[in-house]
Amino acid sequence: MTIKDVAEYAGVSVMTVSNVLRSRGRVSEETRQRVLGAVERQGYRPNLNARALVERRSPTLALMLSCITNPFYPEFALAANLSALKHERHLLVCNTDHEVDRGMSFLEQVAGSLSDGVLVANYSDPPLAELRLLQSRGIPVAISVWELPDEPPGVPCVTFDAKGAARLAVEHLVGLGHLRIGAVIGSSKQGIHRARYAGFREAMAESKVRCLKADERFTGDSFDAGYAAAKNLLTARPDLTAIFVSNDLPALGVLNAALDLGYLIPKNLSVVSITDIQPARQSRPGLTTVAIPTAEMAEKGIALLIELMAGRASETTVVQASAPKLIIRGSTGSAAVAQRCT
Amino acid sequence: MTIKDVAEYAGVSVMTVSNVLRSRGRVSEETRQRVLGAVERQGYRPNLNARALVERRSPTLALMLSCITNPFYPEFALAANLSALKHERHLLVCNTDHEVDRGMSFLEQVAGSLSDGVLVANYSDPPLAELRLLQSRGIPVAISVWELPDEPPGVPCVTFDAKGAARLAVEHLVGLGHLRIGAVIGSSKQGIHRARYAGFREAMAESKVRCLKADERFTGDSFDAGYAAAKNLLTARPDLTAIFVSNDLPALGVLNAALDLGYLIPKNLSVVSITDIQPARQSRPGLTTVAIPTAEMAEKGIALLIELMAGRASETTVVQASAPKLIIRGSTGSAAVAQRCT
DNA sequence: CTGAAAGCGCTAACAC
DNA sequence: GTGTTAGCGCTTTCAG
Repeated sequence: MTIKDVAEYAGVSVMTVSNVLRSRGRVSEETRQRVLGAVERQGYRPNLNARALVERRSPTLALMLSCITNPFYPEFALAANLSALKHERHLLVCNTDHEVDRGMSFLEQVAGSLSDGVLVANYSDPPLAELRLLQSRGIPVAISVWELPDEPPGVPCVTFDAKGAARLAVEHLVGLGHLRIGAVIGSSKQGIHRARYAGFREAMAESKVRCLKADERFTGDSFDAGYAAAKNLLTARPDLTAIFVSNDLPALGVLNAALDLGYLIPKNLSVVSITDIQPARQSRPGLTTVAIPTAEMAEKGIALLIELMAGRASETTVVQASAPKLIIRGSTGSAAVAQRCT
Repeated sequence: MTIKDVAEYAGVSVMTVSNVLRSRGRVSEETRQRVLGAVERQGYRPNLNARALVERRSPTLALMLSCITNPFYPEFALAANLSALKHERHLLVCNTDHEVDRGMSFLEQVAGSLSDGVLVANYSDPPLAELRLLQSRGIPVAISVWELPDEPPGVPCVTFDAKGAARLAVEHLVGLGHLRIGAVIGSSKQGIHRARYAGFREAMAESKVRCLKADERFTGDSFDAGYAAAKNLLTARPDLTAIFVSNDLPALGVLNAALDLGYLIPKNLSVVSITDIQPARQSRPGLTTVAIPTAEMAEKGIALLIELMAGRASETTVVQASAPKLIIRGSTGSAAVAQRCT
């Protein structure tokens, strides 16, 4: 079933069918109806591959992310999908699962071919060299959730103030009177959470609160990693009254570890983190966290890709997302009565 | 940059380049290397749209689901993506967000055109009529996570024993000595969880445990819906010692509602459900649940699509997934000491 | 082992 | 308003 069949069936030329289907050119209402009727009766659907080939424009965009089961990504993907739909694009999703090769081969095959452009939402290290290469070939590429506004990646990106988010979290703890604050960072010191860590250090220094290197743990960006790191940290430093965690997912692990160790939260220990994923409000107690504009960054990432294709954005474009906001739930409280429950 | 450019650069015909790139035909090692060198130096990537057009075969499959932020779906999508990759296919994801129209327009546009086939993982009602229509046009279509092995949908599907899963859950409660068991169902009585509900009723009837209609609540398949339903149920029936929930997500809401009402779990109330999504083991207490073979169903769904395209499966193919398994965590306990904590 | 011709299904550009 | 021609980038077919 091709456009030619429909044209013959309707007694018109293929061009007329094409025009009717895309609302282009001028077609009399009568032939329009005849064509539409033929399309309907034959159950004709245009071949989007053929259309993409001749239009040099694919109806899809690609989204690359590192771990779809991390609740942050579904929330991001939801908004990205919605935004793509607004621009009449479908979304090809590649879950790299932290495997660099998978991301690479996806980019090589899909970018600029099956999909017009690629949005990389890699929390963990994006393959910058490859992205710049694609870009140099004229393929629209953008990064969303870029955490280092001062270090642009050489690829257009959407950033947010990760350092400021961490500062908000720490200031909240300090405001509650906490004096012995530990940190669980969901990456290596130089890893993806380095801006959040920097914000933590800055705010701690300014507040004059004691902050020993021994009170810090660097680990992975997962529930289990946070759980293990917190057990280790709290065992070594039972005098801590609060823990800053760089991300919600490990923070939920921290919460559970503390409860397993017999802490009452927030009575004996406060926990604060960054992101505000859905599970943060479903835990017990609810997780106090600094919300980042996830949906906004997804939408702006897609929009950036569209702008790029229209020539209205360049390699150095940096889109700033809204400021993070503190969301106070049950996991933080006054330091006054903080003490280990034994 | 087209295959023609590369051919000229390498001093061969386009056909030789095509053959080298796809490891087809016979090409001498020397020309092969020359072609590969040219491809490398020019940074050439084949246009997959053009290839798809002439091969009448797209390198993508489509996955349709209803709510990507429901943790079940990312887990499903992860496995589906992996399975698709094994078959050298990329995955186009459509999140219908429970909007029927969005699913429809996705199917109409993408199925059989951008993607060769469609896997529908709609927990909630799949658009069966539309799927059958596509199927009748020769487009491979399959449903995964079909819950009614006895009522095949007229489209090839992957099923699991939902009724048996519910029975396992109830038998677990009965085995613990519970006599007053309530139910929170994450759909309407005739909705998507009807097989689970039927299993609940059957097992209850066999066990001779008291089961009043007043002890049942039908609600939505979300955390909040489960929370609200449980508050309502427990307020009306404070004598219940256990609740069967048809799905983990609302069960987590039930857990929270009970805790908010002052119940100790599992001391005063046991909660059991079905699925075993990741958050089930991260809650406090951990959620006792009947695990269903999510990843297996995703993999088999994709495999079914592939079989369909190869003509090795038909409209009536029903693939049975492994049996559900009870996973005992902290949310269920002996009924002996069950009583309301006031 | 390599190449030339034909055409996948569609649309841009231009005729009528 | 509508039709004709050319060709998107690639692979299939078949000739050398």
